[in-house]
Amino acid sequence: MIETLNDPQREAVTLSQGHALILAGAGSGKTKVLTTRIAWLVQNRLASPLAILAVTFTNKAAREMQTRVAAALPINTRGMWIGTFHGLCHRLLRAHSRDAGLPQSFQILDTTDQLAAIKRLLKANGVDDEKYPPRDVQRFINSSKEEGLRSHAVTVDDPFSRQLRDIYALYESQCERDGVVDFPELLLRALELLQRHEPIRTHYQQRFRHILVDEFQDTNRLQYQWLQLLGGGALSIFAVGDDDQSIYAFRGANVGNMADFERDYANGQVIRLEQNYRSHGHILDAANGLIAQNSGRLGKTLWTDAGEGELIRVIEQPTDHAEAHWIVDEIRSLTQEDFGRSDIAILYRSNAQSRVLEHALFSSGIAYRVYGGLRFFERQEVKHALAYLRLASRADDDTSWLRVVNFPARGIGARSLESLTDQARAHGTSLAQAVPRVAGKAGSHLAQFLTMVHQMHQDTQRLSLAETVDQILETSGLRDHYRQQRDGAERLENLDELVTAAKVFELEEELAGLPCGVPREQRGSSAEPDDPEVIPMSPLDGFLSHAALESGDTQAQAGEQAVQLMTVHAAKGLEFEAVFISGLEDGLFPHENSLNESSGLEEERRLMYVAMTRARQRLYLSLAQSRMLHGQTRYSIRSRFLEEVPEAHTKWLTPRATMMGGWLDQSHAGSGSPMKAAAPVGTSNGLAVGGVRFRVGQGVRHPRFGEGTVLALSGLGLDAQAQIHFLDVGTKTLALGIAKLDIIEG
DNA sequence: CGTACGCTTATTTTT
DNA sequence: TAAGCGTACG
Repeated sequence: MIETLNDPQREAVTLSQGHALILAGAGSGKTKVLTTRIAWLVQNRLASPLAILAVTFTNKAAREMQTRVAAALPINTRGMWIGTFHGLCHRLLRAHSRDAGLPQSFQILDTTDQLAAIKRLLKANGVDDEKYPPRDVQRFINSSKEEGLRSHAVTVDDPFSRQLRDIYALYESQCERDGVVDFPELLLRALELLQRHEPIRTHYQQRFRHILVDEFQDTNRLQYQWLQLLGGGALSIFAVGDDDQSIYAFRGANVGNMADFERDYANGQVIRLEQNYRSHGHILDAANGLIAQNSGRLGKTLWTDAGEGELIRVIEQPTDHAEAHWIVDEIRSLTQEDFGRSDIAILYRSNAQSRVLEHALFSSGIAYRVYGGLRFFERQEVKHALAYLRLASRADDDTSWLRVVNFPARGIGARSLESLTDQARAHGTSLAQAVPRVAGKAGSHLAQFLTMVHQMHQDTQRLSLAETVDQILETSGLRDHYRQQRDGAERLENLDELVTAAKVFELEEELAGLPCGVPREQRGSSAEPDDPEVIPMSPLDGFLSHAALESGDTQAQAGEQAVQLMTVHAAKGLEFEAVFISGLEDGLFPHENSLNESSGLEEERRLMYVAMTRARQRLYLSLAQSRMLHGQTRYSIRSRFLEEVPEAHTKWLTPRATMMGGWLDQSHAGSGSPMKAAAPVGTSNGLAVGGVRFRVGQGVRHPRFGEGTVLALSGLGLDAQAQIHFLDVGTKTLALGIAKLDIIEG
């Protein structure tokens, strides 16, 4: 088991105790180290399976770890807590719902549910949603929670933030009443549970002697606090991460946790895993060269003994369409060269770029698969069904109530709901409880609905989970509704799929030997006498939590011999024989929104680093001089990242346009007639407005913003716009007809 | 109650 | 461009 490890890997795996930070570079065997360590600890009786907690970010990673550990150990591994932050916190909250101040059958709000709840709240309280857009409110609430702040703890210094705080407070009480918990709440509640209940805290602190954290660079402050608290009694906290692959700052990840970890656990060791088992030399050295330009790194240089391999190929095409065609042609020859289609990936910075690529792939008949998009449990019809199921479990769940009270339509319109909401507010009850207070025809319709919900609840008591789901699809009228709809066939299939999912869930739970995901040996008499980890949760609640916490695969496509298309973010953790990184243009990658701050640019650079290190043997970097964006043709200069990749590792397949005076020389022999239709008046790469000709790369002066460089041009005539990066004020988009711009000569 | 039209806006995303 | 949202109308 240990023999196949290199020295630093072995050192990491066999640390018997003490905290440690493992800096694990891309492709350095991170997962192997984590799983081998768990197996090693157990096998050498340094830890009981019960003493191990391993935490990841995604269900996929958790599953993989679970499987690999189980494969490495001859014994039952179920006593270990391996899961996502949210999954594990959820488990804690279910086990101690009373102490956590939650109803036994609390439900989980996903991001969309949460937004709906906020919209409802704003409306009910007459908040101006122009001034307080629901999305901003949501961000405020979530980031407050991620800082560990309850509404009362939020500092306010102006009327605006005071109002936000008040909304936050209202939201808290609404959730309380509905018995629902949003994603950040799972973490915050779990933290508070441990903080406030000494016996519970002590129990878990004494239990978990070994804590392992995956993708530590992605943790936020709250997660770090949670780890610190839970790990209060641990022999070892083993945090694995790579600061160079931190690409989620935009959603609250705090790379600083890595440095903090070094400080807070100063006696801990830092081990660097720098041998890369994935990429060939040129690719690796190029990536190293690029990332070296970032400041404040913890420091790490990957190496390989795989040989230098092939040079990185760089391609420049006149348009996004030409770029896509070139890539597709190249893929065709790659497949003749023994590359499997699924060993090839096309990566891009933003989802909008997939269109052109898909179109080109489709018309040449190459099978492809796009990652991302709607996932199973997020589909409208599935969410409707889940809302009914939630009501069957808890009729007081107002969010679910409002979602389906009139879907399918049953004569309960805005008027009826208004009086219901009024009653509920006046008496401080849930909508379900307020039903008897509504008189008249509206009241009887509502009463009918409530009866149906009660009936559904009865059904849950006598039927199995899958039968319940099936039954509810009928009683709710959802099936009928979609049967009548013209294009409802696919939705009906998804509803059937939901029944199947329930069956699978039941089956898996049964295999695991319990109805709710807790190992049997921890339940009933065989467990320690006062084991608090007995989870009182019905199969239905289990299934609903499962649906919320694991929104399902994007689209499990069978017959997987397909080229893989995805964003760079989605590609993290994956690897391919051949990788195309497309759209290497300034403004796109790095993305324009990140250019204002250096931290933004550095994150983009890490993103580029992640993208490059996905490739095993062959890497292509491609760009287009013009591309359709927001319905307008945009002319861009090539990505600064291309300049940052050491030249020794690249080979330009199309003549390299030289940067003359900052703009592109387009005289190269591209394909056919490049800019024919797309080029604006009078020039191949510039825009003429009022007798002044602007070019990408051109230096300009603005009376107020000062000096800057033209990043991109778009539109014609009155629509003509330029995106300009000003030295002092950052990037701005200006209308060329209006802005008083001077060309800086030379 | 459902549809149609017009307006707005436009990274990255897991739980 | 195109999708998503809100309002207005039938």
